[in-house]
Amino acid sequence: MPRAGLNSDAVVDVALALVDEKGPEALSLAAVADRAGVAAPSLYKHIGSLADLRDLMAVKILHAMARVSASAALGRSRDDAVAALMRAYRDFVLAHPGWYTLVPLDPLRHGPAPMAEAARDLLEVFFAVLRGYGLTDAAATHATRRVRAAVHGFAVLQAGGGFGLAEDVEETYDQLIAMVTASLPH
Amino acid sequence: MPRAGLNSDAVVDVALALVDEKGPEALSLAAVADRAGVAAPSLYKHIGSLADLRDLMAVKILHAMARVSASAALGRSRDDAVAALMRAYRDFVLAHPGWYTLVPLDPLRHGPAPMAEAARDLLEVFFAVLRGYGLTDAAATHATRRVRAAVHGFAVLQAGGGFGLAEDVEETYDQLIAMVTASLPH
DNA sequence: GCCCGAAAGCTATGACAGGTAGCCGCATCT
DNA sequence: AGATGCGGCTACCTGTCATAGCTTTCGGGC
Repeated sequence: MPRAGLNSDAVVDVALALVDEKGPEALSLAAVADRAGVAAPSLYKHIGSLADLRDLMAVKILHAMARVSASAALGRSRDDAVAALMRAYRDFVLAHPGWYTLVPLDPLRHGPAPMAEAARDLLEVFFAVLRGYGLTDAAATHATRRVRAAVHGFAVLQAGGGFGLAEDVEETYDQLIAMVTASLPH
Repeated sequence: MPRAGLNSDAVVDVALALVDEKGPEALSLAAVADRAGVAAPSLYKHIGSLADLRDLMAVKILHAMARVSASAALGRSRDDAVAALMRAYRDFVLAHPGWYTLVPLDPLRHGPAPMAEAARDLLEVFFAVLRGYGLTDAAATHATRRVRAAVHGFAVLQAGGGFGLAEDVEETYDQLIAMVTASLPH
């Protein structure tokens, strides 16, 4: 039995690929082990539990989202930046719908320190964009929540097939972005 | 062994109460059977499977949401009606966060006929409220999606503890409602 | 008032999940 | 070359959904 040469990070990557392909329901230690070419109990040499694995996956996903969002907003400001951020965020969810469901809704208070850190990175992108409007403190928090609620709601619904009617979904998203930017100072 | 006098509806009610109390993770046939005072396999005399039970629960939940939403909008129009609808919807989610997670995001195409019917009832409330703005056809669909995305996103995030910062969440929701109504014709 | 069938309960069993215990062998470092 | 520890394994536990097949209760027709 040659060694598989696994480590914690590799296990997380295998699990992420699995969820990307077969959806979050298919995430089981047995499936991850199988895909990694290893017996299920062997995974416990690298992760603490299935819940732990989920947390590690969420951290990686949050980092990816922060990276994508930040690079989308980079070099833009105000309405342009908000639109780019909202599109990048939504597109990420659509590209990896399974991943997104693994991210807890309350990553700031939810998990271990790395989770909170990754979530703060993403949150910081939202705050940075809103600073372009002169928003700080409470106003920035309220505005961030508005943006997040809109983009999260839309992305989840679209990814879940929730927009069943025939009208163009992209047109709706353009309108949603306009709705959000109109609520920001001008 | 005296009979428990169960039927499909009673099983669904037991399951709903269970989820309301212990959360959606606690929903298992064993737990439902226990709470109903019956052995687990006996449930199969009333429901087809756990997935079936979930569907039946979702239908009941959608009906309750349609009822609550319709009665909130009743006797109001335009911005008043939208605000009332959004508050009623969000309050329902907060009152029964476990229930809401059982409702599929695509109930119209997802399930058996009763599910689609219940979803249509709820959707119709949104459309009816928007008719007060003279919105029909495509414009009404886009507007409904904007409202739904905003309220769904906010409700899910709030119920999930996603608004961790100190600022008043009710204030944010007021702003979200204003953001939505501002996007409707005036 | 009885009987018989349908409905509703049960026990037993199987397949599969996460998780634990404890053994073994590969690989590296001295 | 040998000792050591890490990464893999098999075997087994509990809890889950689900099925098969038996038994008992209930209610309607005679």
